[in-house]
Amino acid sequence: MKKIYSAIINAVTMSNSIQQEKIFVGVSWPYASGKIHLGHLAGQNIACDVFSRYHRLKGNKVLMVSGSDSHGTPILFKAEELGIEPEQLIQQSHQEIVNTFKQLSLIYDNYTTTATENHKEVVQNIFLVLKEKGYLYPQKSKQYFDEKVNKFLPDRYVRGTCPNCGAVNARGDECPECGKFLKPEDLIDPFSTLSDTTPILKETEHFYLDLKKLQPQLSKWIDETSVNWRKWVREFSKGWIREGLEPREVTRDMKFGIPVPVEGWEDKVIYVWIEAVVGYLSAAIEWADKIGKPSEWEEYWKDPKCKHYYFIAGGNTPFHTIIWPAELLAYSEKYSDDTLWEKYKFPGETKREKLNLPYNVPSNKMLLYKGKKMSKGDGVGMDADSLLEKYNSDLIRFFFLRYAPENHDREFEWKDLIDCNNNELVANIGNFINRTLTFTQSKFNSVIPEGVLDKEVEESISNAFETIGTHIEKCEFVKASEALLQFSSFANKYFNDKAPWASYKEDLKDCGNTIYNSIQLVNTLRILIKPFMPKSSIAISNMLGLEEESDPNIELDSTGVVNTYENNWEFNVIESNKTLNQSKILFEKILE
RNA sequence: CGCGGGGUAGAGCAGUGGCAGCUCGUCAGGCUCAUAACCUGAAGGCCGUUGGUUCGAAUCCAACCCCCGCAACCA
Repeated sequence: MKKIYSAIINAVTMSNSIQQEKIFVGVSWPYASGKIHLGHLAGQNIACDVFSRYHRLKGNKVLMVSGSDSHGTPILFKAEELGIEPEQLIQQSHQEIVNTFKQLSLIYDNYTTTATENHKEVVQNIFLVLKEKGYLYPQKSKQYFDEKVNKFLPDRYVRGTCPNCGAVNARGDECPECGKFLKPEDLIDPFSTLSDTTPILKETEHFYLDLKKLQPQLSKWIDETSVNWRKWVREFSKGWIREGLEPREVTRDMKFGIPVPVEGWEDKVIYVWIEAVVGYLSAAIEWADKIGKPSEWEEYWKDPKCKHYYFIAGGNTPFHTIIWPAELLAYSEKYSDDTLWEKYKFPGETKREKLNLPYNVPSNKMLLYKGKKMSKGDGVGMDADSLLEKYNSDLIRFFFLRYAPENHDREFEWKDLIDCNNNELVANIGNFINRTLTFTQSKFNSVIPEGVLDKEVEESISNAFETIGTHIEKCEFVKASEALLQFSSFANKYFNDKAPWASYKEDLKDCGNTIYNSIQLVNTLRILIKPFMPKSSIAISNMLGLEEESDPNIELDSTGVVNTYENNWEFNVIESNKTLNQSKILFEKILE
C-alpha cells in the first residue's frame, strides 16, 4: 500500500513541475441582432468554456475573449424592421447575450463589443498598416444601388428572376430553387428587397485586400500548422488555398460601422473581414487596460509559446484559417519597419515582436433543426433562453458538448437531450454519487469510514485525469465526455462488484473500505466534472463538506482575475472520519 | 468534371488488408445499496452501388449513386 501512495505523490509532484502554459482563446463573435440560439451552443460557446476552465484548473494562464459584433448590414436592417435605432438593438441584444452566457456559467476574461473606441482605434491602425505595406489597394466597380432608400445593396438584398431556372425570387447570391450561385448582375428584372424598386448599377470605389500577394506565406504557414487540426478544417482550408485566393473588397458604402481612416473615404466603413476578426486582438488590449496592466496583452500575443485557439463553427472557418492569419502575417511586417513601428503603436505596446498566428481552429460543423441549419438571419431554430427555462444549465452544457457536431452536421433531437440526461447524468454519474452518499448516511451515520485506496481505483482515477485531460487539450470534446462517463461506469461497477450491502452484514471492515474508496471516486468525479458542469461540481462539494477549496474559475468569475496558479487537475484524498453533509439528488430525471 | 466532408445494427459512431465492433436503445434471465447499476444471454448488418487488385477487401484502385456544408454578411 505504501507503494501506491508514493506513486500518487510522484504523480502529483511531477504534474506540479510541468511548466505553465499560456493559452489564448478567441471565441466567435455573435451578431448583436438577437438572442443566442442552440447553434451557438453546439458550435463553440460551450466547448470554449470547457477548454478554458480545464486549462485554468491545470494552473495554466488563459485569456479568453469575445464580444458582440455590433456592426454590419443585418443589424442595420433588423433595427429598421423593428423600428428602433441600431444602437438600441445592439445595447439590448448585447445585454441579452451576456445574461444568457451568465446563466450557462460561461466565463470570459473579457466579453466586449465592437462598438468601443478601443476597437475602432485598433481596427483603423491595422487598416492603415496594411495599406502602407501595400496589401490594400483601391479599385472602382459597379454595384446595385437603391435610389429610394439611398443605399448600396448587399448581394442578398437584391432579388430577381434566376437566369438558370427562371425562378422569380432568386437572391443575388444564390437561387434557392435550382441552387445555382449567382452574382447580383446575373438576375433578370432585379428588385431591391428594401423598397421593391428596381436598383441601378452605380460606380463606387473600394479597398481590396491583396490575398494573392499573401498566398505563398499563407500556404507555407498552413502546411506547417494544420497537422493537428480537425481533418475537415484542414482539408477545407487547404482547398481554398489550392483554388487560388482572390483579392477581396474590405470596405463598404455605409455610415454604420468603423469609418475608413483615409481622406475622401469618410462615407465608407471597414468591412467585417478586417473589422470583426480584429476583435480578438482589440478585446485582449481592452482587457489589459481594464485590469490596469496596459501591456499585459503582449504576454499572450507576442510570446511565441502562447498557443492561440479559435472556437468557431461552419462558414466562419476560412475567416480564421485564411483571412485573419493573412492579415496578421501582413501586419507583422510593421515590426521590421522603423517608421511604421513608431507611427502605429497599439495601446500599451512595448515589444517590437510579431503577433501570434492561430495554433488550432477547432471549428464545428452545423447543428440542424428540423433538417435546416439554425441561423439568426433566417430565423430557424430556437434560442438558448427557452431551453434554460426548462432545463438546468449543466445539462445543457454537457449535452451540447457530448452531441457537438465536431466532424459532421448533426440534427438536434429532443430525445437525445432527454436520453443524455436520464441515461448518462442521472443513471450513471448521479446514480453513483447518490448510492454512495446515501449508503454512507444510512450505514455509517454520514462519517467516512477507515480504508485504503484499492489499486484498481487508484489506477482508474489517474487514468481518468490523464485521458480526459488529453482529449480536452486536443479539442476532442465528444471523446472527453465519453471518457468521463466511462470513469463513472467504472465507479458503478466497482461498487457493484464489491457489494457493500452484503459485506455490511459479514465483514464491516471490508464494507467500510469499499465506501472509503467510493467516496474517493465521488470526489474524483467532482473534480473531473468541473470544466463540464461547474454548478454540479459545487453541489457535490457542498455534500462532501469541501466548500472552501480554491478554484481559479470561481476566482475569475467572482473577482474578474485569476491570481493563484496551481495544478488542481489531480486527485486528492478525502480523509476518513470526516462527516458528510446531507446528500441531495444531483440530476433530476426528465419524464416525457 | 468548383472546393470539402460523409454513406458500417433502430440511433450515434470506431474500425487503413486477416472471423464486422463500440456506446445508447430494444427483449429475456440473474442480482439489488441506488431517481438504479452491474452481470449473462438474445434480436438486429448485402459495411451506398458496380467492377477491379489480392490467397483474403468495410479497408487499396476505378467508375457511379446518394446526403451535407461551403463558394466570401451563416455559429
